[in-house]
Amino acid sequence: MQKSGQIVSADETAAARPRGRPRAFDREAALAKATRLFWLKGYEATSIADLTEAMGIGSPSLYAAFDSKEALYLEALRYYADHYSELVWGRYDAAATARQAVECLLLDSAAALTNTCDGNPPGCMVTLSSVDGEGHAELDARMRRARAAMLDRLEARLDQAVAEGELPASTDVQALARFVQTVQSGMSILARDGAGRGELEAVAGIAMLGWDAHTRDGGGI
Amino acid sequence: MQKSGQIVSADETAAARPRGRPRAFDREAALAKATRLFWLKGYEATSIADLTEAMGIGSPSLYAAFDSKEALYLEALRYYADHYSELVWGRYDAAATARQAVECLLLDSAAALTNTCDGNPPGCMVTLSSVDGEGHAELDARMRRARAAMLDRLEARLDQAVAEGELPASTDVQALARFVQTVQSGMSILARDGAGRGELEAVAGIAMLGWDAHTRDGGGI
DNA sequence: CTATTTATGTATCAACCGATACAGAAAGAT
DNA sequence: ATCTTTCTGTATCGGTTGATACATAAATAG
Repeated sequence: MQKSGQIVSADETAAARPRGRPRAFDREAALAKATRLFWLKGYEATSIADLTEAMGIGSPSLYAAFDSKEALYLEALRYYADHYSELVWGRYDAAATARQAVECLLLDSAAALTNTCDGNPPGCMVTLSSVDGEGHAELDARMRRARAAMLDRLEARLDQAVAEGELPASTDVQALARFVQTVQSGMSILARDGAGRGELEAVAGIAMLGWDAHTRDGGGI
Repeated sequence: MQKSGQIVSADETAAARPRGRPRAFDREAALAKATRLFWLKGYEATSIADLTEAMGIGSPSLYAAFDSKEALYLEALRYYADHYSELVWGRYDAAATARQAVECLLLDSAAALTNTCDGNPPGCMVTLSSVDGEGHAELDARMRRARAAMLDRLEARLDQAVAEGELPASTDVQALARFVQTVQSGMSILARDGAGRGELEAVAGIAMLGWDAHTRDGGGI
């Protein structure tokens, strides 16, 4: 890990170094704390006082480093995607077949959504985000787009599987993708209510039985 | 022992009528408005000003009719359960088999969660309630208990099906019940994101394929 | 009628919200 | 060392939150 965001290359540091007093706190570490707080309590319920206390800084420092509460939340979302989406989507991207990809997605979700040992809140920050529409329409639209992106990702992989012949042409790609998204979203709610990894893995197993039955022949409908 | 004659119990109406000025607004109608507002925006994001405006009353009247914002929310929860749970659980209770019960639950959920034509917000009020833990621990515990009650209801029906021989003794009742709860919970999130009834019904169909595969023989695991 | 009891509207409470003004402190540039 | 630039801590801004005090209006009981 790097210290306080200082860059390694020497020439760039000398050129880009600002003239005045450097920041006294680790911006990345503070962002990590803010991310966990937003992740745990949501946008509205997390106050500036909560954030400054968890980050160990005063409010002017917060507004100097990040522009506003909303901008900080957007950065927290990026931090979350950069640090945690790999746990869920890593094996999905590397899988050889769509079935393996989805199975990895659900199993890895079961593990990641319940991984509270290192201080992470249970459930997915994006799925559980309940930013109310009124007054924060921009954030709400951003969250909806993030959730829609997951559905697009699933549909793209399923379309590829149909094109490659892994899945029959009669597969209802949209319905199957939405089914996977439904299970993954529901797992976040169960995780927040205290369900453990093994319990969610069992849910994933039954979901994969639905996948198999649906993709076996004409969709089963 | 009462004298024969007046069965209507006119004494109760006369005796129970309060002496002073009667309430000028319909308490039940105001509770319905408050319920929809809480359902749409959640507990924290709904302010007293929002409530009084929607109900068409002033804040003193609100605090006279209901004790506090928290008490009003609890009454809204009861109103929600009394008026909307029948749409989802009605055919579940009347179904002859556990499979029919679960299928009815998921299909009726697909219809109810997307029924926004008469002003109802999409999704389930209980599932989507994201009352933050800190500061409102009592409400949070209540919501968790409500969600746990759904799981108990599913497990009880599955246990009965195993006892009656509908399902094989090797059925993993807890996992199957959690699977159904996961799908139903996930459907609320998709409904809030704009998914329609047909799309959720297709999800329910694939989920029932998972049910069939799991209950066919030894659980399939 | 008068007396009593309750609800309503206005106006406001203390506490907290997100966001800043200000002055002093700290560190590189020269 | 001095200057310049930036950050930090205190203290506070206007606005909103949930919740009330108060006086008034309204409706029943007698």
